[in-house]
Amino acid sequence: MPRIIAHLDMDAFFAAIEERNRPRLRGKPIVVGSDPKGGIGRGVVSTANYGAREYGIHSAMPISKAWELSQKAKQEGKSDVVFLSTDGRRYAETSSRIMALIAKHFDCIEQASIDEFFIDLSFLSSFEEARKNCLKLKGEIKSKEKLNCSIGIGPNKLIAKIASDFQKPNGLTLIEPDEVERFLEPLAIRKIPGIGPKTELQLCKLNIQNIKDLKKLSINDLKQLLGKWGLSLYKKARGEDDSLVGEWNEIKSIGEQETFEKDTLDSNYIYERLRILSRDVFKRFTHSEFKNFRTITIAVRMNDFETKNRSRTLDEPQNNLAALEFEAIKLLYPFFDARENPNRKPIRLIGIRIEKLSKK
DNA sequence: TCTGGGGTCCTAGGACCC
DNA sequence: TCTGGGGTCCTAGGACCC
Repeated sequence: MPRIIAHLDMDAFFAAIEERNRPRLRGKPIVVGSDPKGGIGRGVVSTANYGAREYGIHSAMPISKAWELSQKAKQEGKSDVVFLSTDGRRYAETSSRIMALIAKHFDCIEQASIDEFFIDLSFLSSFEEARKNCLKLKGEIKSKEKLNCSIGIGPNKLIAKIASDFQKPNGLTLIEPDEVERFLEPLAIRKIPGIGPKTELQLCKLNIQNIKDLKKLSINDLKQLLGKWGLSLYKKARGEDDSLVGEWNEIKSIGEQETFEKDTLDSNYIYERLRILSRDVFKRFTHSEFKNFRTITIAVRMNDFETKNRSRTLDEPQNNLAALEFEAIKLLYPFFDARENPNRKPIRLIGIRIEKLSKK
């Protein structure tokens, strides 16, 4: 009995929510992300809607670059790009409503991120039935939330996920088991979740560009090249994936980080920011289901982007802010002298995270 | 172009234990 | 006077995802 799995991915989610909520923005190119501050802002694009993508703007692009492209477009007489800062709370609310809507119809679902969901449709009699159900769901999300999504349907999570990306936006792609091979082979290896820039480059050096090329490597080739991940990649290239649609993802850590407006070595300022981050993390911890934490990790990013993590696991689980701040400050302290920062590099970012969370 | 903020998972060495 | 093997925990770094 083949499984039938769907992956639902919201289209340009953050930008689409903003567009929906502000009728004046309809049809305009929109970029959601950091404040560009007239071209000198730090940060990246979170989501660009399809209008902004026509200007060459895309997610993860430095916001300064996006600003530059918007200015260029303006000079060419194209319409102004609207820059908006991210409103995480609002997006999370919309996400929960969509989750509830899906849960109304289907039992076995998994929220994979703020804008992605897996649904196990194996209980249906055929892929055709799955298509009908998904079209109905798309329509319901459109009418209730005024948002578009793209859905992929396949025999497992991997194929469903790749398929949902295949005809974006507002697409529905169905790949039946006997079509998997023909669907995958021409795709760029980058389409496989888990292959990022580094792995792509490694494989590119071996003249491997699409999934058909990738299949020429033996299990041992891949193991040698990529370790444990090589084995799983061998299976993915063949469209195999046994992972189940799980209902929940256990939280493993809670953390926050901050990039400063200007790189600095001003210890008073940095300690103050660390205290504020500690308090914010602690607040989220107290509102979580967890009672204790045991590991504290700080991150320090230098002006040249070198990033160091320093962590301490306590003998006893803790639950108080004083312990968190105390350990964090102890970890940060050596960055102001030669022990951790011999070249006195200015600091660009600090972060703090708690792990080994327990519910007692 | 100069690179956010929230996370997860894997690797590898060293300590320590039996 | 040369030293095992297995397991677990901790720390640091890095790749990747949205």
